[in-house]
Amino acid sequence: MHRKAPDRSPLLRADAWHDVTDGVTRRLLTDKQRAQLLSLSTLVTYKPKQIIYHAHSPVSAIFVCQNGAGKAFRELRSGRRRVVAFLFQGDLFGLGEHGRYVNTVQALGEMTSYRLPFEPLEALLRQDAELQFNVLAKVVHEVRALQMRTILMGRRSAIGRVAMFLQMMDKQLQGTRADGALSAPMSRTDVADYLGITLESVSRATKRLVQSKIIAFAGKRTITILDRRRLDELAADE
Amino acid sequence: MHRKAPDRSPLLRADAWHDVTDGVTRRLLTDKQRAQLLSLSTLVTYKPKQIIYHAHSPVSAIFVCQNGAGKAFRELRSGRRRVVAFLFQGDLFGLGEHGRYVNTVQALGEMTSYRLPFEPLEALLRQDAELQFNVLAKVVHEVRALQMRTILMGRRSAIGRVAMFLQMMDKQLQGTRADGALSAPMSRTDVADYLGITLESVSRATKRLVQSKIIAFAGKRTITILDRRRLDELAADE
DNA sequence: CGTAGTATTGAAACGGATCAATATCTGTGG
DNA sequence: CCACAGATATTGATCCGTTTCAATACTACG
Repeated sequence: MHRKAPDRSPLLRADAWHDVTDGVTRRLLTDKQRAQLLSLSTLVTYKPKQIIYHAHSPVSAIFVCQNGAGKAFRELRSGRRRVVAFLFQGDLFGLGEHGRYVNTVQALGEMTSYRLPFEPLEALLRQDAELQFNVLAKVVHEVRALQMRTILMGRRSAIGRVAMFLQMMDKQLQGTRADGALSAPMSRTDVADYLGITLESVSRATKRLVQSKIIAFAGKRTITILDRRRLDELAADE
Repeated sequence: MHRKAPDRSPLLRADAWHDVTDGVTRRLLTDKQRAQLLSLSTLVTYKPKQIIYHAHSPVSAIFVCQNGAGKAFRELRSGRRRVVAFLFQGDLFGLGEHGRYVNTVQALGEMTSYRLPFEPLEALLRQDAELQFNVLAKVVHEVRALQMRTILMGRRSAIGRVAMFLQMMDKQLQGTRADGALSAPMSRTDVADYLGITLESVSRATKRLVQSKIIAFAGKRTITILDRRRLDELAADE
């Protein structure tokens, strides 16, 4: 399951890192920096539905998704689940609080991730400001994405939420298929838990989108966006 | 309005910075680091309702709230407002995207903030990994707070959202008054825009809380929590 | 091929949004 | 210091969409 990471890889490559706090142009890591990171990391493969770590377990490493997709979620006391994030290529996960992970992370399909043990990573960041700046930029980007999500979670309409989800998927998975169709790695239930609405509402909302000829399905998880204009309108912040 | 920051200050003091990515104990800045930051910063005072910066204007500086409170919000196309965050002592604000601020920030009452011009701050962070690590920790904490908020925004019940807001205020403003009462700096409308529910729903929810003797009001903005146990139950993630 | 998990569809009820009227607060000028 | 006006907040009635409950259909994996 573990093996040493090969040298050419998207780990911390520029395309995985968005442009920075502000006005700063995007930047690449130096070869040396990338090599340092790679020397710390192992590439780990997870089987579908495999748990990568559990909430409340001690933090041992930080991960960067290399391939496939995963979900980070919490179990609420009511038994409900909230999906905090879907994880795609380049996404960082494994942050914790008081030395414990806060979410449980599970692979959706087959998934490979770089695993960066926490202690040596921290040591490296503490001595290489330039490298750390890349991480900072990444986390700042995460903050913005979460602000956006918070705004969109404030809205009531199920169809708006689903539209927003489809946009996100489209952005994330563009080019997965030649014909413009995208295949979602997660179940309807996962989508519902992510959007904070019920499974039934997701079902009804997607049905309406299909009836309006805004999207089309080929199988349960393969979606084609037919009318991007109207999808954008629905997803727009009310 | 502008004046040079005095030397003793909570700017980036440890108590304003939460414990770090993981397992790392909280740490202080060295005197030298603090001095460096102070040499970059100016302490600025804003009058109630004064706009600190507008969304879409070019990013010039990053701010740390020193005293008072503010709100960061966006105007949606519909004319609605979404309050993205309330800003209290120690909170960092002024992150942007593509060189532009994404939110508008406005002082609620009288407010003072450290203003750190972006360019020199970036240069300093890029050369001092230890200092930057404190910033990273801060931003990571922000990510967690936003994840929490996202979860709570997913819930439907107005009373639950208001309870959660009261908890937040309590945590933020404890010790504002000797008698345990807390005085909120923001209006009902701001609260509604923050929670993503209507003003009317906030009004009705607070009324129910008062009727259940969970909280009490002395004036419109001074709140006493009478029954913390039941408040916690209501605020608990459903 | 069957079974357990996953998804669709329908009917009813609940709760927040909306619209509308009234009340209260805040800050300003007389 | 008071009175007034505009902004802010409360309260009520109705509407609409999502949740909930329940039954049925689908699908994936052994």
